[in-house]
Amino acid sequence: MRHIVAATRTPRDRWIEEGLRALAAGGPDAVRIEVLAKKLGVTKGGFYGSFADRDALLKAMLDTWERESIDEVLDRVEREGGDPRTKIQRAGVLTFSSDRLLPIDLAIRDWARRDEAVAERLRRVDNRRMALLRELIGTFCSDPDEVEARSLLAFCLAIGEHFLAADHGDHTRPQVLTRAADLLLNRSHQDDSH
Amino acid sequence: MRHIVAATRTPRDRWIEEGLRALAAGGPDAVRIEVLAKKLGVTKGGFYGSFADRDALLKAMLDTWERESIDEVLDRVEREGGDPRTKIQRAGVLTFSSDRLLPIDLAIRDWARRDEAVAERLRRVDNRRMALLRELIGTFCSDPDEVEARSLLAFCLAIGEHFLAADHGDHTRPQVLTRAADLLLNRSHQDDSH
DNA sequence: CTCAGTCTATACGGTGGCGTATACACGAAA
DNA sequence: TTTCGTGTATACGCCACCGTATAGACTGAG
Repeated sequence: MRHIVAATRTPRDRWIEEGLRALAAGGPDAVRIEVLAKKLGVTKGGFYGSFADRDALLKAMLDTWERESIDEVLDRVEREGGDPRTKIQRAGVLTFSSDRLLPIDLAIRDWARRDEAVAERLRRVDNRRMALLRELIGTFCSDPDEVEARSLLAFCLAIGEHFLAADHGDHTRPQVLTRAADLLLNRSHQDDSH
Repeated sequence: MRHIVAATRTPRDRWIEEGLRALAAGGPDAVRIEVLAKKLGVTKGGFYGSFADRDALLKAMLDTWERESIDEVLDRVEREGGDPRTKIQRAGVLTFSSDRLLPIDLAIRDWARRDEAVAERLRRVDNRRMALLRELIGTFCSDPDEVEARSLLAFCLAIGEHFLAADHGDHTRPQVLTRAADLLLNRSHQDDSH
């Protein structure tokens, strides 16, 4: 009984990928099967071969995101090594500067406020990220309560920054962010104006 | 020509109020006229007497939110006076602990990422909040760059906290938040464990 | 009471999306 | 070449929602 044939023109992964793109751009409500199909240059006919229904796609999307945004980021941070402060910076860059992962991450955060199952996944992801922050910040800060506070601050800065619309007068956002990071990481600072 | 009669059973405000409730609970996509009507115990018949279309309702909702979340909060903070650190705390409480305003605020932040007009309104609101933070933090921190950084951190903490799912081991979230606020506000701290 | 003005209920057509059913296209195995 | 499994296109019924049209109900003025 060997009849495995007919190369799938549009395998699961393509649907998931396009679904994540839609999620990033318009939130979970924007993940419409027929819209994805059109973007893939296909009708929805084949979709129901790979997925039971729309909900199964959403679950698969979350699986993919969870894996990509944790395992891969943590692996790379560990593999590339370096100074603790450098590692924090790199984890932040890997997670929140990637044009791919960042918007997905933000969309999922909002989604989690309304869907307990999504919140559960987000908790897993955030806990691992916080663990990394704790470990790294612990290398230069001894009070565990303060480590926890600084970790939360760092995480909130990385996330909240993207939900904030305020301007900063003379400064640019990156300038202010750098200065804020310096505060959190206990980096010294000399006034560089005059 | 005086014929103003027939007391509106469901005036604009009721629609706006219910619309904001829906926005808070499910994002802008959840603001469905027929759903609001059902919640108001009415059919959508009268809606189009008060609003041209769904978009007009969304605009009106944003108007209401902008007014409530800025003018009223800032007024109260100014009116009730007190120590700068107390004022910051109170502004935070008024804005982000109100079961009414907080979820609306968060929903609008996510919405703003996808809609430039909403982003513009949010910018107005956030700029005024940042101005308050700057002013208050400036009373105990002289370096303007650092004031800006601390203000951003405080704001990101207040917002980001609600988008974060992480646990804190032995601590509760409020405990960690308090400690983080102490760091930002330069409050001294003595280790109260053992 | 009558009338006009306003709000509301109901019915309608249109659109977009879901999930199913069915028929076609294609490629490896026999 | 035939056959069978797989993936795809198309068509369908269904539902939710939008915005419009229309007719009834209520209310204060005359």
